[in-house]
Amino acid sequence: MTLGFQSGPAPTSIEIADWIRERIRRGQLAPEQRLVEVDIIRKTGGSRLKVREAFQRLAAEGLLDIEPYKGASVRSTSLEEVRQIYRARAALEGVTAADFAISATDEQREKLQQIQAELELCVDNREPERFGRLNAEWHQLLVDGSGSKLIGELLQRLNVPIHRLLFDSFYDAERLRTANNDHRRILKAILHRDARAAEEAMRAHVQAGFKMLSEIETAYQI
Amino acid sequence: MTLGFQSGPAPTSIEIADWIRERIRRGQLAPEQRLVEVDIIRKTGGSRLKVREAFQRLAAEGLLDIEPYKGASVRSTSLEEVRQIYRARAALEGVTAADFAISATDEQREKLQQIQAELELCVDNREPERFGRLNAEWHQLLVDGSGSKLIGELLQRLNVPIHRLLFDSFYDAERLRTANNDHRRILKAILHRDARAAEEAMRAHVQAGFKMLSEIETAYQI
DNA sequence: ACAAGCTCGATTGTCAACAAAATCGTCAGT
DNA sequence: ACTGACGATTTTGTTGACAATCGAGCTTGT
Repeated sequence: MTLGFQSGPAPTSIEIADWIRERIRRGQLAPEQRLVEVDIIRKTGGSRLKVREAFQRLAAEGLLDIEPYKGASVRSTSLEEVRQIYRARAALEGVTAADFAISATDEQREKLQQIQAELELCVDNREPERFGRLNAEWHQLLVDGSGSKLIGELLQRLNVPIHRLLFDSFYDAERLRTANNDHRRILKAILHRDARAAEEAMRAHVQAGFKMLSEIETAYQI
Repeated sequence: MTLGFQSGPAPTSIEIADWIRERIRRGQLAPEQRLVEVDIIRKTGGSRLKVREAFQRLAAEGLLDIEPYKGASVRSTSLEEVRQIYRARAALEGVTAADFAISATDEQREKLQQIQAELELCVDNREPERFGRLNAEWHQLLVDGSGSKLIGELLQRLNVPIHRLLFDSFYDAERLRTANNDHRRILKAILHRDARAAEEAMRAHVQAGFKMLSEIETAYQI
């Protein structure tokens, strides 16, 4: 229970940072929650120095706040910030879709169709968790086929604070259906190698995602 | 000479990171160059711990490489990476221009015209340094008026590795003229509140910047 | 009951000494 | 000369102890 690692080699600051980031992504570390050094040390097996280095890295990523003599705490994201994240995502995922349409390999196109088919099943069978996983795979595949590792990393960063919200939204059946319609439209444009249409469709998809999210969020007062 | 700070309060890790980042931006710290802890300590007045924290932050930003028992060194950016930076910039600056066209205040529009006028003078009078500064101001103003602090920060990060290259390119008179033509076209779209046209023009502008850059770069074998 | 002040444990910040590794120069041996 | 091993120096990594600060709970006086 005490360790997320296999009690073997002492974890590096990067591994510790990954461990914390994953917890934040999953919502196991709530916004405003303080991260006590000793706790992290106990749970990861890292030294104090490494934990502090991990805090620095995560603070640089904008995931943590560090206050003098108060330590690190999970930074909360306002609705306005979520909006800005979605604006950036729309731009970056847009060009990703466009680039994929042009430069993806045939295998990647086929794989995309395959995932799409599985997504359809999830919608019919009401499997939100599976849909969430496949959806992440779908977006990741686009990044891989687009040929920009940098944009992939940027998107991954942008996704951390909204991952949980996104996942929750998949429990709404209507949302799943509209998301899937978007996917179909994007896929179609990609298969036609129509970069412009793919980009436009992807942007609309992301924007729609934010609209849906902001409605949920205001309902839940978060 | 020994300190970049006013010998008063001991600098924080963030201040030290800013100091190093600025040096990298200016090219005073070359790619692959090693950063020796003691040097930074001497030059900034920070403690060893703070310097190491600064290294962690910059490594998280992708600006430094840290190798065990070798310390930190400036990460070099390949031409392919520069391409990806420009692709991301095109996407983000594109939406920035579009958002500015819609939501900027009248003062901001006016200020943009003013800077534009000064830029024109620089082109005529062959003042590359001044052009560079004004150009940065111009882009910053767009970010401010677009209402996305997040995208502004992303762009700032993306700009660090290419800042020097960009600056160099302004010593080419022809480049200045074409860049200025782009600016005029973007400005015109913005004043017409035509977000779509502004975005398209901005994208073309950024892409053109990369094309120019890659020509120079291959010429100089960097 | 309540508020101000205080004390003490918990937590973070800092420093200096020490350990580990890499780097550089030196010096034989060919 | 060149090569390779050796050793001294430099540089980085790690640890532990100590200082500074915060915050919760207690005390005390009204």
